[in-house]
This record gives sequence, structure tokens and C-alpha cells, in this order.
Amino acid sequence: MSEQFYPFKQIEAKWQKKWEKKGLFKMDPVSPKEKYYCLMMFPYPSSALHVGHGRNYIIGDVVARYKIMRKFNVLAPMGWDAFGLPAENAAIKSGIHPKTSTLNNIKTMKKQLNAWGAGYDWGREITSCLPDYYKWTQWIFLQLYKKGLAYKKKAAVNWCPSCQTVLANEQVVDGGCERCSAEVEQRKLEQWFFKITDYSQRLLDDLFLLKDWPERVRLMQKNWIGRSEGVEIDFKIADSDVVLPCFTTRVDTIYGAAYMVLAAEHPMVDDLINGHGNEKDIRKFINDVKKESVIDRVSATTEKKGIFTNRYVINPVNNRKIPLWIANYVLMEYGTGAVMAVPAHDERDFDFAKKYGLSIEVVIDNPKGSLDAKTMKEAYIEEGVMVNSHPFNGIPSLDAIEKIADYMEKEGIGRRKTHYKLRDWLISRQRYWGAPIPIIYCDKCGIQPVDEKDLPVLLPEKIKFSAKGGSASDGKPCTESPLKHAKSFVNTKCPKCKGRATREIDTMDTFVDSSWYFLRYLSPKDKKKPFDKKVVDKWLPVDQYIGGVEHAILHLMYSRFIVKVLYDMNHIGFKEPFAKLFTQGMIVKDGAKMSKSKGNTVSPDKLINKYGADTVRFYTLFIGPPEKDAEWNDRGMEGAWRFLNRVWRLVDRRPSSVSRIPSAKNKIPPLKRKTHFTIKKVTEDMEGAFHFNTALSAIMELVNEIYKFTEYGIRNTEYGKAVEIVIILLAPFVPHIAEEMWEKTGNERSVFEAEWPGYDKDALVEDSITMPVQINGKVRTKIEIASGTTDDEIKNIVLRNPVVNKWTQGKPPKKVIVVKGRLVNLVV
RNA sequence: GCCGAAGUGGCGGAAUUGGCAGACGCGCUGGUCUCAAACACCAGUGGCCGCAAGGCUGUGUGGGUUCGACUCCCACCUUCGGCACCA
Repeated sequence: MSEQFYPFKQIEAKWQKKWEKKGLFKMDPVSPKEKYYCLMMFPYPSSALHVGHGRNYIIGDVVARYKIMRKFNVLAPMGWDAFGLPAENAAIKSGIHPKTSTLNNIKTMKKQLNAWGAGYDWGREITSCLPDYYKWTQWIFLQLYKKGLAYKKKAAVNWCPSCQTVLANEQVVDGGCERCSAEVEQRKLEQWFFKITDYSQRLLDDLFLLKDWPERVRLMQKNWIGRSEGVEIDFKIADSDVVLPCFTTRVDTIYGAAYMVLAAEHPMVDDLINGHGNEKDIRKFINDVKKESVIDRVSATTEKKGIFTNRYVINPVNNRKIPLWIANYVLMEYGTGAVMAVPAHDERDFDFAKKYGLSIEVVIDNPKGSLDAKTMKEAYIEEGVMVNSHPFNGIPSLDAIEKIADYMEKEGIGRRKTHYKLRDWLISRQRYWGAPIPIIYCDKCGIQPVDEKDLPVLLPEKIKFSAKGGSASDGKPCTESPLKHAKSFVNTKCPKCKGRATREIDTMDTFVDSSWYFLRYLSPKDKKKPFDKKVVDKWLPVDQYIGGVEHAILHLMYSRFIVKVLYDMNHIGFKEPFAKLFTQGMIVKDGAKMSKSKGNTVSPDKLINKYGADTVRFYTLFIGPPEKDAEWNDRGMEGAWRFLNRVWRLVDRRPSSVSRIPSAKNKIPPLKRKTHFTIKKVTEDMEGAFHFNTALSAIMELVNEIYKFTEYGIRNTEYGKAVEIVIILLAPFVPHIAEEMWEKTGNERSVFEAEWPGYDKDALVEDSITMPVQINGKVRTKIEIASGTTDDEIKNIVLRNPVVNKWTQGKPPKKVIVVKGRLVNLVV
């Protein structure tokens, strides 16, 4: 029986069923084999997956299957990051409860994952919106609360007017909401925070342990943490005993401080301007600044504006009296909200000083040519030699940073300090579809955490989450958490005094859900505890984590933080969650990221129906190096499809036995060597950078060689071996067709139980090699050299070569360079 | 502005302890098979000159190091990603 195309539909259904029955992806908790935890970032259950999402699961599946073949005890679980805004927003419009739509979406996506042939240990499935999961998310909150790492404060927070909720700093992109792009406003609200800033230094230090993370992700985290070292200097206010500390990283420029600037929100501003003239204008200025949008406040391009306070401060190193200003470009959240300005050596200060006619003095000279404060066009921010800074004149400014810091600490006018850009993690959300924060407010006892034994705090299912509180479909979200109106939820008893009390109505940011899920997979059904220390200590850190680079900061930083907290509380015995990270590139279509709103998504369902899952997998893997973005092209599918059919015919149909006489050009290939070379190449790609595209080309080359072989009607053991190797090497990539071919060639057990082949180094050695001969670096001819020929012999052969003689015109070359196994170059 | 990655045929991409640029695939051209097509198979395919043999040229641009540079160094251009008044 030989059909035109291979019957992928039958084959894929057959093997998907068999793997499930056999439990190919079931992790064995008692196996003596070495563990391998292969994790893909769990998806948010949106309506359906497209081929861009597919890349993530296909890569993960290839890795898991490969490790199974390498006889590891593999854990490849899957779950759902199921809380979140989109489901709630959809509910406001459609009236369908988020739980209903989410669980429906999960069903669809699960089907899609199966259709791709992606294998998971479904017995360990987790769903973050179900009480048996979020009970433990609440437990995590309580642990942080216990440690003083969860706290409530009234703070200026990022508010998205369209989503009607606050956002974490990490969720504000270019001054807009990362989800809906609406311009973010600042609001003062009572909110819950996680004190991630306590872990700034450790999050930074341990980045250096993560050698198997992409460099760029480590860099992004490093920049986000934003550590900088400097000195906090005390400036005394003139005619007062009040001290105004300010932070600088450039203490070497202290003698050039021309004025000082405060943020408009600085707490001392009010006292300072009180009764010192011009008060009205100053207050107006401050109000104007506070009204500026978030985008303008943080943009480096916004024009710098300021106003003089009529007050002065004293520079402690030279007792100079310098003016005190208020300006829009100083941030209250960083440092002390007060900045010393050195116009000659800071761009911002330079612009500001020019605008308002403030003095400029050079205190660090350019070694390449003296600076003149009167003529300079821009600030000189490089290092240089100290001037006008008695007693530090003449020394390099880099040294001066240390010397002046020492001096200040000795004199007690300043102290070394380290600052971070990282801010605390705002976790409150004024929305319904999230895990309730397990906190109770009692008039008598104040803020009380819910007792652990009373978890979970159930999210009420009957809820009205529209603005009017009436129908569920008037299209507008509430301005407060919809939980506010759920009386049976809100009204409760105080855990301490048993008196009447109310519950916190905000829910947690979904990033809290996803910052610990990788622990839950090890005991997804445990009703007594979130995870078992012994088991997670055995299985974590995750050996290979795979996901999109868009999570480089948010999810990956939060997870690292939560793991460190749990470690400190001795709940777990490891400090980092993910040993190895692979961030795959996006698949784009027509130059843009695939998205429903752009209408450029490619659905896998149709393609799988037309070509089969293996073809879709093959093309997705062949499209390019997986860490890079790639352009999807439906045509490319044809090539993958053709190849799989070509492979199929190797075992399905006896290739035509037309005997041919090998021509000189088309000599019978050394199949054994090619086979071993391919094993080497594919194994290296699997173990190394995951360059599946080159692994697949190598296999294609081998198949091409096999075909050349069959043209001559030769079917010897070398041939049989090569076909067997092709099937095994293809198995992780295109598992269904590989299994079927494996069975057809007489194997009874699954190809995933087969031994991954090793290669024979001796088989890689060639009898003879073709060496290019260069003359002055240009290839002029090629010679056939038996392997093992000495350099001298090669030289002789080359010098006798007629083509070479034509070019050298018989003259002896100046130099002959023989590169072993590579080429020969003659210099004439 | 700062930090990072990248730039190679018509297209996706391959090749770096410096050593045959364009593997593999898509597309295209010609052929075999067929009544015809589909499928498959064979041959060709960076550009320019040439009937051919062969030659010249070619990895974003301009320099440099080297017997030899996609690969290393210097300067620049472009694209993408991150950060962005952090003192």
C-alpha cells in the first residue's frame, strides 16, 4: 500500500492516544533516574492560540521529548494563568461570567495543545482561578505579611482610567497602561505593597549566578534594579538649623555646586517657603508641576522649569551660600528628593542654569583641553582632573570620589549610600477577577490577617461587576472593586475579637499567582499545604524554563523575589526558581506581532487539518533560530510537508531500483560518515543553543544522501542504519510520524524508549578531502588529498599543479601556508 | 540620550578559537514522467562579462590589521528591543 501522501490524520490520532495511555509524560515520583524539570510559561486562557504561541509549546515539547529519550525522569506540566482583566472586561460587555469563559477557553486551548502533539503530565494541571490554587496564593500573601513584607500605605500610584485599577510600576509602558495603552494617572490611594526593595541587592547579586540565562535578560533586570552608589551630603539651610540631605553619585563635583533643587512634592517645601516672600507664585508653580501628566513628569524631553524659593543652603565643603530652587525635573521617589546642581558637569543642570542665568563653575577639567565656563556649549560629564576644589586640586576625579567621600564621612557632613531604582511591588487591584487579599479590617483591632486555617477567602461567584451595580452589561467597570457590593463577602468577623469586621475588597495582581505556580506542580492536589518542601527541594530549580522575553522583568523578577522570601522563611531550600532560561522570539506576520486586533494571526487548526501537526511543528522549528523573531510564511509549510513525505517514502515505499552508473560528479556518498556526522550535529544542537533549525537541515542533508544511495539500488546495512538514525533523530521534532515509521521498520516499543545514538569519532574521518588552493588569498583550484598526507607532501603536490603554475608563472612562491584539513594558500 | 542585539541572494536563513560565503529550505527556470495535471524525480539558480574555459565582483558604509576578514580593530549609517530627568 502506498498512498500519495502519508496518512497523518490516522497516525497523529493513533499516537496521541497511545502516549496518553502509556503515560509517556507522566513524571514518576519514585524513579531512580535523574530528574529534569522542563517548564513552559503557563498561558493566559484567551480565546484561542495562534501559531506564534505554538512556538513556545513546540520548543518545550522538543526539549521534553529529547530528555525523555536521554532517559531522564522528565516533569513537563501545564496549567493556566487564569485570573486577569480580559475575562472580566469581556464579562462586563457580554454578561458571561469570567469563570465560565475562562474554563471554556481552557478547554479549547487544551485541545489545541494536544493537537500539536505537545505532551504534558495532565494529572498535575493547575488553574490559578480555582480555590484549590488561590487558597495558596493567599497563603503566600500571609507569609509575606508575617515577615512584614506585605504592607499597606497611602501612596501616589499609577491609575489606569480605562481599566479602572492601579498598576505596578512594571506595568506602565511609556506612561501608558501596558494592557490598554490609556494614559496613566497618578492617584493617592491606600494600597497593598510587597516590599521587594528589601531584596534589591540579593536580586542583583544572584543574577550573577544565573549563568544560563540570556545575557540580555540579566541586563534588563540589572538595569531595572538600577543600583547606584554615591554619597548623601548634608546641606544646612541658611539662617536655620535644618539640614537638607541630598544624594549624588558625583561627589567629585561638589565644589561646583551652584544651586540646589527640590522636588515639588518635597515634604519640607511648605515650611521653607512659608513667610519668605513670593509665596503665591511658588505655590502656583508647585501645583502646576503636580498637575503635569505622568508622561510629562518622567520624560527626559519635557522642558525643565523651576522657581527660586528665596532661601539658600550652605555647601558644607566650602561654606558657600547657594540658592535653593524647586523644579519639575527632580523626582521625589528617588534619593532624597533634593539634588545638588553642578551645571558644568551635568547636562540637566547645565540647561537649567543657562535658562535661569545661574552661575557655572568648572571643577573638573578636560585633560584633552581646558574648559571655560563662559564658552562651553554643553556640560562636561566625563572624568578629568580636579580644579577649583581645594584641597583636592590636581588629582584625577575618579580618585577624588573616594577621597572626598572619606573626608565627608570623617567630618560628619555626608555618608556613603546606595540607592536602587526598584520600587515596591504594588499588588492591589480594584477588580473582581483575582484572588481576594486575605485581610480583615476591624474597628477595634485594626488590620488583621485572615487565619491560615480559614483559607481560602472565597471569591463570591454571584457578583455584579458593572458600574451601575445593576445589569451586568452596561459596559463600564466600577471605580472600586465590585466586591464592595457583595455584602455576604464584605461582612465578616474579626479573627481576634470576633466582633463585626469587613474584608479587604481588592484582589491581588495576577503576577502574584504566577510567581509561585512552578512549586504547585509538584503537589497540585495537596489539600494541607501549598507544596512539599522535600519534593520541591528535589525538583527545583526548574532545569529549563521556556517563555517569551516580554516577561524578562515582571514575571521573572517577581518569581525570583517570592522564591527568596520562601527560602528565608525556610519553606524551601533553594534561592532561585529557574536554573536555565530560554526566551523564544516572536513569530510575526507582515512585519507585525500577531494579534487579534491587527487581524494577522495564523490559526494552527486549519494548518494541522491540512498538513498535520508534524508539518506545523517542523516548519515552526525550521523557520529560524528560536531565540530570534521570525516572519511566518504559509508557503514555508510546503517545504516541511514535502520533506516529511520524502522521509515517509523511505520506509513506506521501496525507492525505485533504477540502477545507475555513478558519474564522477555524483559518486556514491559515504553514508556511514554522513550518518555519524548528523548524529553529532543534532546532539550538539540539542544540548547547546537549541538551534533546531540547523539540526533539521542536517537531518535533511542525511535524507538527501540516503536518496542518492537508493538511486543506485543499494540497500545494505549502512542504508538501514541511516534510515533508523533519521527516525530516531527526528522523533523529538516530529513525534507522530517518527513513531509510525519506527513501528513500520519492525520495532515494538516506542521510539521514545529507543537509545539516543552516540557517534563514532573514527567514522567521521574522511579517506580523502578536497582542499581549496588559494593564491594570494583567492581560491584558484582544488586538489584531492588523501587524509594523513603531510604538509610537505601537500606543498609538493600544489607546486606541481598546472593551474597553480599558470598563476605563479613558474616563479617560486614567497610563502606557502598549509592549514590542516582546510586549505593551502600561496603568497607570490 | 543611555544600554543591548542585529544588518549576508528574490525570501527564511547557514558558516565565526579568522581559512572554500550563500549549507538546508522557499521561490524561480529548464527537463523527465503523464492524454493532461497533481505528486515525484533530475539539472540550474548572488551579480556582472563570456559560446565556453574562465575571469571580475560580492556579507550595511568607509578605513585598518592579516598570507587570508561575514568573523578582529576604529569611525559611521540603518533596524529592532530595553531603559529613559534615577542626580
